Parts: sequence; structure tokens; C-alpha cells
Amino acid sequence: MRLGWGWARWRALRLTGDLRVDGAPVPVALLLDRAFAHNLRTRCASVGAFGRTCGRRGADYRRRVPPDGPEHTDPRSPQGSADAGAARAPGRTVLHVDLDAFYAAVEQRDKPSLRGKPVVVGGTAWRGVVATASYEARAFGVGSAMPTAAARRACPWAAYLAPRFAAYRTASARVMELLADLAGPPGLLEPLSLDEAYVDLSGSSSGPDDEGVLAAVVAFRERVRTEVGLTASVGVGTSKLMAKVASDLRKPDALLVVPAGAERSVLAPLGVRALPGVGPATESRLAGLGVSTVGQLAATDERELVSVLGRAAGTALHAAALGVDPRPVVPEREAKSVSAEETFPTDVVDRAVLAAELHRMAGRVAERLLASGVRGRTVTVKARRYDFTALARSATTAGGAGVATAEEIAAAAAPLLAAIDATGGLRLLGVGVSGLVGALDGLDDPVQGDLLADLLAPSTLPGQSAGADGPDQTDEHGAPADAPEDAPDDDGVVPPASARRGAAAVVWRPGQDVLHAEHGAGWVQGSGVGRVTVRFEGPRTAVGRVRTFAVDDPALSEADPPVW
DNA sequence: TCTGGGGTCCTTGGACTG
DNA sequence: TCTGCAGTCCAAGGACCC
Repeated sequence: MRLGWGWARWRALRLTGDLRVDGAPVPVALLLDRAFAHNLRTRCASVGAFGRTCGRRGADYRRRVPPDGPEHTDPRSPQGSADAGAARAPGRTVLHVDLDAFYAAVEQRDKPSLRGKPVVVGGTAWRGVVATASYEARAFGVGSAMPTAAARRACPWAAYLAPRFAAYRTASARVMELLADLAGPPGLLEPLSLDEAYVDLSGSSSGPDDEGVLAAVVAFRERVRTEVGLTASVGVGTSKLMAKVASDLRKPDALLVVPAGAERSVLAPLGVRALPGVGPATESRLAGLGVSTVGQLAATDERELVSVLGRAAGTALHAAALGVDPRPVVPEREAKSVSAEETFPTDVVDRAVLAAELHRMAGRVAERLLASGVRGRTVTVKARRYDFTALARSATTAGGAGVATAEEIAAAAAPLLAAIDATGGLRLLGVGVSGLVGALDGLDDPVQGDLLADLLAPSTLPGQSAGADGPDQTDEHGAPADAPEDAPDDDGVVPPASARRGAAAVVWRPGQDVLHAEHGAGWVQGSGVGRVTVRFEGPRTAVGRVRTFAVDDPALSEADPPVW
């Protein structure tokens, strides 16, 4: 790694130049804050060796890159991004944030005795896999999706823990709040999971290596460290693809910037698995074409890729290999399906037992559908046989009503289960609902009466209603979570911070319909009588719906006092 | 050796419809 | 009335992600 470096004014060690990846020079800007720079010096003999500390993924990545590396045509100077940044046109600035070994890191944070020791979070039953392994455990070859039994053989002295999702959700929510602060009014925030998110800062920057952006990201990482007690890897680039690749490239606890114009030269030496969407099957097919690196993929005729991978994957992968990814950062994404499934401790043959399990899981699905205010048109029963073969049977309900209750789901699923051959036993059974339609869909404004009345009811006011079913409202120390800084809502209106968070139990009664959202968080926003936005959030963040209604009711306009 | 749970998206092929 | 065709919907399965 040939680098120039210096302490930037935001208290970070800034390294710029060519990162040599198995012989191929890759221009990058790498920002290390003080704490990580210290770790780097103490853990590694040289900067060039620090990939060694990154665990299994780093080792896999190196194996996939051929020793001679692909052709490299980067015209940039070793001085790197800053010079180049001044010469190019403004482009998108996208961040990918990934909390390092998230579940295990939360456990180590909350249980000091586990710090510095191998920790494995996942299924602790005989049939289970690893959800997350701490980096100390990864050093022994334990990785995600590995069977728990295999992990125990590889690292028997690790602490094996069952997941504590409530703690993870609390930590994730706090990090997302910090990210929302980072994004600011012009930025877009797209959570992907509890531990990952994209942020689009295009509106506030001139490019990925804009100094203002980098200072803000360094400050964000410091807040994650001090306020949440976790570390985050951040990639910054001109697209989701480049941001994601950058954050994966040097985790954990690193900030890697790919300047505009450097996309192809950064991607070219990487193995094809570095591209999101390339798994074992696609990697194998590409190997059949003699393609093992992204550079080779970029040089492959797109028609050949389409013939092997299909139209969508072929064209998308070819574009990705060229560093092209136009996907926008989308702040609001509605879930498209809700499902529940379970692997039995031992294979089940008894039809009555299977039916009872199916009904129980239908109840779990129904709870989440109701909490999110949606119904589903298609019911799918999924099974895995004793020999691990998987199959699914689905049916779409006639008419537009769909299903939502446990009884409706179970009734639709029963004939699908009956069509499944359970001879020899099933090891897994699941039921899901897709083709979701919101209970609020198709209704015209204005909404009268009960909706707003319920929103204004004391039990729904933020800070007054955190019931047992509400979301976690405390930080990791049990103290009340801070409200985020005031920020304009959709209409540019700034409601009081104290009114923006709450565990609202929203009940809506337009006509005969009743929508309960008390199983999730009802996040109430508003700018006064006349407009109310309700964000329904289910038990999983993936299930969320937002609707805005104009409220046209003279009686309500006299509500005393308006909440905000 | 053993392989979770909850998702998304895509492809393929058949049925249906105009 | 029959056939061909294109478009759409649906079912099933595969691949991938975290």
C-alpha cells in the first residue's frame, strides 16, 4: 500500500494513494479515526497487513483475486482522491453503513466479560446456524450461516448465545437516528436491516470525497462509538454499489472512500463475489466462462452474460462490473410479504401436528399483518423435507378481500399443506402471505373523525403511552432515548421534537373497518390540524406504511389544544 | 458435517384473455 | 368457430441477501 497521509482537521488520519490489492493498484482515500489508527498500529506490523486482521472474508477475497491481477488502467496520481475530485463534475454521494459483527458486538458491549473473546450469536439448539460471530471467533473460522455444531467444533471455547432482538433493535434505532442526523434535510436514508443502511448525500456534497461529507461521516462514526458503544464500517461512493463494495472492502471499523472516476479501477481486481447479487451459483456459472474477477466480467460480452445468467442478472451484473448502478436510495419501502417458518427439533410426519404448527405460525403472521394494517392475497406454504429438498405451494385468494386473520390464513393454507408429500417427515414448515394490500389503500381523503381523535388522545401522545407493546424507548443504559434534533417533515414543517416519537396505539375506524397498530410503533407526525401523517411500523422494520390524510372536520379544527 | 429465519427478485412454464 | 399471437397472471423454484 503506497500512501500519502496526514491528520485531517476532523481528527482523522487520512490516507490517500494506491491500495495495492494483490499487485493491482487501487486509488482510494482511507480515513481512520484516532482510535482505529491506534488499533492499527498495535495490531499490525504494517498498514499493508491489516487486511489480515479482517477475518475470513478478507482471506476469501484474496483467494479469488488472481495473483497477476487484471489489467489496470487507472490514470490517477498516487496523490489520490483530492486532486481528482477537483477535476470532475459533481456526482452522487452515497454512503453504505454496516455495523461490524452487529449482534455479537452488542453482546460484548452489554457483557464486559465477553469483550475480546470469541462470541457466537445464533441458534443454540442442535439444529441451528450462526447468525453473527465476533471477529475473535472469526479468527477460528467461525462465520455466519455456519451450522452451530460445526462452529462448536471449530471454536468450542466461544460463548454461544441466543439472540436478544430487543437489544439489537434498540441499538439499531439509535444508530439510525444518528444516521438521520447525518443525512440531514436534503439527504435520504434507506435502512436495509438492523445493521445496514444507505444514505444519499448528493444534495449536500460535490462528490464522495467532499471534505464536508467526510468530516460528517467521521463525526458520525465517533458518535456511534461513544453513544452506542459499537463500531461501524462506512463506504462512500458515487452509487449504492460503490458504497457497498467500499464498506465491505476493509471492514471492520474502517471508512473507505471511492472517488468519482475511480470506480472501475477499484472494482477490476476484485473477485466477482464482491458484487452484491453474486453468490455461489452465479460465481460457478461465471467460472464456466473463465470469469473470476470483476475486471474480466466487465470485459465479457453482455450478450454472453445474458445467455448464461438470464436477462435481468446478465445486464445488471455487466453494468455493475463497469461501476454503473443507477438505483436510487429509497427512504420508504413497504414489505411485500410476511411469513413465519420453523425448523422442528426432529422431523414431523404426523399430519395433525403439522396442521397445528401451521395454525400457530398463521397466528404469528396475522399479528404482524394486523399491526401493519395490511391484508394479503396470496398464501404460500413452504416445507423442507427430511432430505432437505424444499418445496412451496401457493394459492391466490379469489376476490379482492385477501386474508389477514389467523383463521383466514390457516384456512387458505390447509389445502396447500395437504398437497405436500410429508412421507419421511418434514424438518421445516412455514406459511407466508404476499400480494399485500393496505387496509388504508383505496380510501379517499379527507378522513373524518375517529382517526384524528385517536391520534390526539392522551394515550397516543409521545412520552405518555409507552406500553408493554410499544417500541423500545430507552437507550442501552435504560435511560430515555433522546429525541432526534428537529428536522423538517415531508412538507418542510418542523414539529416539536417532543411530539415526534411515541409508542402510539393507533386505532382507526373508517366505517366498519378497524385497524389496530398497537403491536408496532405508531410514529405520529403532524403540522397541526389539517394534516396528519401516521407511520405504521410493524414488529420488523421492513413492515412499514405511511399515509398522509387531509383532515377536513370543523369540529377537529377546534381541538383544544392542538398537539402541535 | 449439517445446513435458521425472514425477506426480495428473477426465471420458467402454463393458463387465460382479447 | 378455430387458430395464432401477445400480454398478463399465477405457481413453483432458484438464487441471493442479512
